[in-house]
Amino acid sequence: MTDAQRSGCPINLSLEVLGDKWSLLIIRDMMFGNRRHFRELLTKSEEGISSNILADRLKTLLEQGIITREDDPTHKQKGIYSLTEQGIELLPVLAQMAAWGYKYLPVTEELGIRARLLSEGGPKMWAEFMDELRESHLGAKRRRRGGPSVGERLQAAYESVVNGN
Amino acid sequence: MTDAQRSGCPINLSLEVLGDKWSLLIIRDMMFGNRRHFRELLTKSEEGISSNILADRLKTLLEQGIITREDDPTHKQKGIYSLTEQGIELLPVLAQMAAWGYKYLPVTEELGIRARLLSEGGPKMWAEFMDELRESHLGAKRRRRGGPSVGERLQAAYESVVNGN
DNA sequence: ACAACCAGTTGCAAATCGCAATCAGTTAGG
DNA sequence: CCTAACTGATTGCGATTTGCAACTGGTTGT
Repeated sequence: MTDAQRSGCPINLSLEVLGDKWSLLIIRDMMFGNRRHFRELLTKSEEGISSNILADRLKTLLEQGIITREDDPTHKQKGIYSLTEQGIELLPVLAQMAAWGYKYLPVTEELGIRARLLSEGGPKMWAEFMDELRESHLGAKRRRRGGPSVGERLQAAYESVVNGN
Repeated sequence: MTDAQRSGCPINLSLEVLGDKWSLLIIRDMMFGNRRHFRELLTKSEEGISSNILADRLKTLLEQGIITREDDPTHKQKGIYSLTEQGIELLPVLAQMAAWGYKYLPVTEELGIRARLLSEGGPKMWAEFMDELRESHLGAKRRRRGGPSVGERLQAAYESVVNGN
């Protein structure tokens, strides 16, 4: 990992960290799929990342302070990966990217439903979801709201499509 | 350009098109730097893209419908690259990415000022800027507003920082 | 004891990247 | 005209990154 530093432009610096085909997918799976272990990220993703790439990206994301790793008390070899606040704040980036992809690219119905809901929900829903992530990844206390969480609503919508309404 | 199609997820599909270190920088320069010719994109960027990569990315962006190319009437070899509506709608993605980079990465003051203004301006300012881009890239008529345009304001702020207030 | 599971690592071929040199056509100046 | 500078690229080549498969060393459940 050599720090290139091509320029001090915020977009360029972001791309130097996240500008590849896998890093944001890992973040996506941690956010929306609740994948927290190496094996979950490796096998339960749509795209099929290979283990060496996954190991390399997790290392980079750790170094960049986007995720953290702690030992799983139930298994000496397992690690639990969590998003940091910095990582959680990538949600708006992913949400905008998902909205753009949903609008212009050949998205399948099952995998597009989350993007549609998140786009329709707008920044207010994003903020609510980020609060939920702060609870599950940072252990932060969250002001409870009535009804199902954003995460639950997204998951329910996905399953609804898969099971044919 | 093989169409991989790893999955129909909107985030994945977006990354298959834009997930590299240069594509979004080219879009950035077309949006904020008003670069419209090959040579401008090649030489007037902070990061120094090489000509073969630039040619390849422009080709891909053309194929994807994110930009268009037309002949420059003043020079038989020159082409004018323009953003399509699809390309213009990448602005929110870039804006969120810039805001994140501005907050968490070692951004220089000169190159960060645009990100700060755009972040503070929020979606309303983005929409206004996108309307300006529709005018300059698509030839669309725009409802004129009083005062300087968003593009002018961003440029003025940048120069103000460079010249030491 | 043994099979399944865990987080990675290694080896290697293929693809991509980055740099410099080069190309052929176009334009401006003398 | 003639030439020099400029146009959008293309080519060659070494270095890096990727993708795949096999493998490692350790842990857990039966």
